[in-house]
Amino acid sequence: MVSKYKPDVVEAKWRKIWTEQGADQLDMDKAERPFYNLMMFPYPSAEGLHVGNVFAFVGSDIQGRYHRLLGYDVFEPMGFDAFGMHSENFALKQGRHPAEMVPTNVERFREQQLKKIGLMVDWSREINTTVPEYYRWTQWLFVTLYKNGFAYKKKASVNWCPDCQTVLAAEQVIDGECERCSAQVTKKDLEQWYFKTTAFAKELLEGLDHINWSERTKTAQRNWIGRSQGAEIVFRIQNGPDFKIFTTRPDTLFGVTYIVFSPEHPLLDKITAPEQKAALTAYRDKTAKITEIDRQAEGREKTGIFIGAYAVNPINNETIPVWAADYVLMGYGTGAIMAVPAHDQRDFDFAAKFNLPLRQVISPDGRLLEKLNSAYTGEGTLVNSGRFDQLPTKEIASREVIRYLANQGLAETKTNYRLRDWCVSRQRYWGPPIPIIYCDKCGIVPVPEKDLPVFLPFLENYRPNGDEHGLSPLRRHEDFYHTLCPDCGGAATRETDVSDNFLCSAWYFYRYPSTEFNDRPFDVARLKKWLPVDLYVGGNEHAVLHLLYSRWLCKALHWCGILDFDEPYRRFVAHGLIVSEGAKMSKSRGNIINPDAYIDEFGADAFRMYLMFMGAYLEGGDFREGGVRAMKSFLDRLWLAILPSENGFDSTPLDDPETLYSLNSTIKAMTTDLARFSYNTAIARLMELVNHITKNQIKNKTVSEVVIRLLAPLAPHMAEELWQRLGHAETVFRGGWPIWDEAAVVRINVEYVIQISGKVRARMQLPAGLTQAEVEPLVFNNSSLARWLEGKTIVKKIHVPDKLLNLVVKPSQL
RNA sequence: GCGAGAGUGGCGGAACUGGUAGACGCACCGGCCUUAGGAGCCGGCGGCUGCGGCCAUAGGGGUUCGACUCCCCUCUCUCGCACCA
Repeated sequence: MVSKYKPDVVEAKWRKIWTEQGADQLDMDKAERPFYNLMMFPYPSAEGLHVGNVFAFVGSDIQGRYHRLLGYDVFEPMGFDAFGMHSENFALKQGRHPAEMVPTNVERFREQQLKKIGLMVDWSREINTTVPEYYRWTQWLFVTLYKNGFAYKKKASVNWCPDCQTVLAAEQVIDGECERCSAQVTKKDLEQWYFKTTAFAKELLEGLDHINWSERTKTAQRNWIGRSQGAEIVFRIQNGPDFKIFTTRPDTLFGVTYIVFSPEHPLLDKITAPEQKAALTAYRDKTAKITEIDRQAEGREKTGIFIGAYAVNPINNETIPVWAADYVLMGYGTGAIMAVPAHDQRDFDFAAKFNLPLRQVISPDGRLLEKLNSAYTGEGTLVNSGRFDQLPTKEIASREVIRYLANQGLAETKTNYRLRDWCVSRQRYWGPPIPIIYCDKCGIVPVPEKDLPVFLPFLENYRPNGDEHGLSPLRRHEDFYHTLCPDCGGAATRETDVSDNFLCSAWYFYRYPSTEFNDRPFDVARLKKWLPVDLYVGGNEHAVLHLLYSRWLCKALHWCGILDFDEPYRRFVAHGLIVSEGAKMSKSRGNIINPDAYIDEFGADAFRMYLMFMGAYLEGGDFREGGVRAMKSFLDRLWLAILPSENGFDSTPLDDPETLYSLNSTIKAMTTDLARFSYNTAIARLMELVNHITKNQIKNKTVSEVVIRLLAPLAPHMAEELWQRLGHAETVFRGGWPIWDEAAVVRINVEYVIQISGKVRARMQLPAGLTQAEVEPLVFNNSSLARWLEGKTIVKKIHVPDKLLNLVVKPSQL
């Protein structure tokens, strides 16, 4: 009797062999066909590996293994993104210290979970962002960016999470809430470190046109970068200074009936009439207190105050009132707008509320409307616009208006981006200290490279300060805080903020190929050989976080001459999201899937394959309780079908055309499917082949060896075991991906569909490869068609070779 | 509101450049085997039917010999952005 498939035994055996033989390690310098297969490294939460992580990793690992079968030297590294608020917040909740908790979690992730899912990870190159050997280089990057002018410190209105007690970058505020803890984010005026992400706004946007990325990820980045084309126009305060506004509609300049400044705009201090100063201060206080959520929820209801000043419109010298209102944002454009209520809905709403006049200057038909019920934002020609009347909007009229004013130095075309600079300071403990020293004499002094890393000191109490001035826990550590100036040797103090965790993850993939070098962040030769990353698989939730930051960093380092490429990932594939029984997984629903239990019961291979089978990988899937069991029983059947019987394999040559067809068409189809990440259909095809083999009781060594190699990327442990049992001494991953015989993919007999005027009326088994002239007589001899054709005139015949013949009958006879 | 994607049996989902709609699997229903089975094997499985067929891919139009696929309109859902001038 042939033995049964025992996943626990088989998987443990191969885990051991792979480890002992270093099967997944490779010589980084000797690799001939390097393929860098990257997956997003996890943060080692105490809850353990989530089924979503497994889904992501397995989908990536299949590509790695498939490429290895294709003959590539695949580098598939793994690490731990263990600095940051996700780890620190969890430690706080557990009442533990992150320095103690993180190593424990990492150990468990690696040994108990990651190693059990059959990833071909080279563990000799593991990364942990919290160890000094790593964060030393994170700090080096900070210093390098600073020295090249990409890091600066400024006081500005920042996003503040009152629960995490730290500032956040714009990207980390999701619908007005903190990305980590979902608390409502407020604004604070604080001095913070920023990276100049906006310096590469144009490159970040245009680079998207040249990289092979999931379209939805590119779209998300395009939206976030938010390019808009317009002009800056100079207005003047009556008896006061000039100021600029940004507009995308210069063609509506004659329709301006008032001006709005953002409440935070510094010019307001100079131009506000004395009697309105108190009102302005009150309004500023009110708007500063408002949370982002309230500000958005308030959406419809506009607020603002008249500041008692007037401005002059440069196009017609009209005098118009100046207001301050929080629907104008300081961080975009110039922080001031020209309001055209007739043609902008926001201005229309504001004007309606405060009884400000409208003037229509665009008309779809050249006539003026009696009354506008809402802003007209469509196309038309200019009216009420003096010498510009009758010009068509928007391009032509805008161009003419800009040209006219530009001659007087009062306008210029301008492209604005929505993207903001990246605020990287965090008033927290668990991160790499920002390597900056403040000296009274020398000012801001970056820590010299030889003094790196700036060690994160152990703080027994690492809780955030709860300090409204945004002071960090490290400020409480006097020995850390007080230091000497590296330049003059005088007394100085350290920066006590740590940097955003997203800086750690913005460069980790450069480090993997160079982990053995401790005198440099990455080795130039290794970079040259292995980067940019060939394939990156990950979740789309990082579209405007990690994926944007790491693209920016790559461009900055390229600019500095450190990297000779300016896009980090050749290809990025965004996988889908897993739901459970049709609902989003969440703690409150109690429907979180724990991968461990399934792996223990059915084996990692069955679990891997079920995850890949339950839906389209790029769209996500629905985890159903019974699915893993069904996959296990498929593997049981495959095991029996593939192994020889007691009598061994058949010695007769394989010549059954149906079997040859089935075998070769499966290889061909699976090859296409894997390349397209269409794992569910690849598995379906493998099932069809195995069904065919079982049904026809085929015991053929060639067939078995093909099936095993097709199975290998999906179920690596089982494939290794079967391969060995068939007498191979070497790993199946050196067996090569099977190649199909195109001649065998052609069927000998095909089923023809016979249509009468497009309706299926008969099906016929016919030899493949017939011409229309050969098919027709056979079809007309088919008696079952007679009743459909009797007395009818055929006006047209359409023949699709090997597929169908459509006889079109005169329409009047139908 | 802007941008992207999607809507197919009881369910998850197939269908490449227009050419057999429902592959593969789950659930369910029969049958075999069994003391028993949450095991295994065989078969059935979109709806209606006068058993000739007819109707079915969110809804409505259109192009075509032929449409899940292409075009137009409407509806619904998911995701991203959103008082960004």
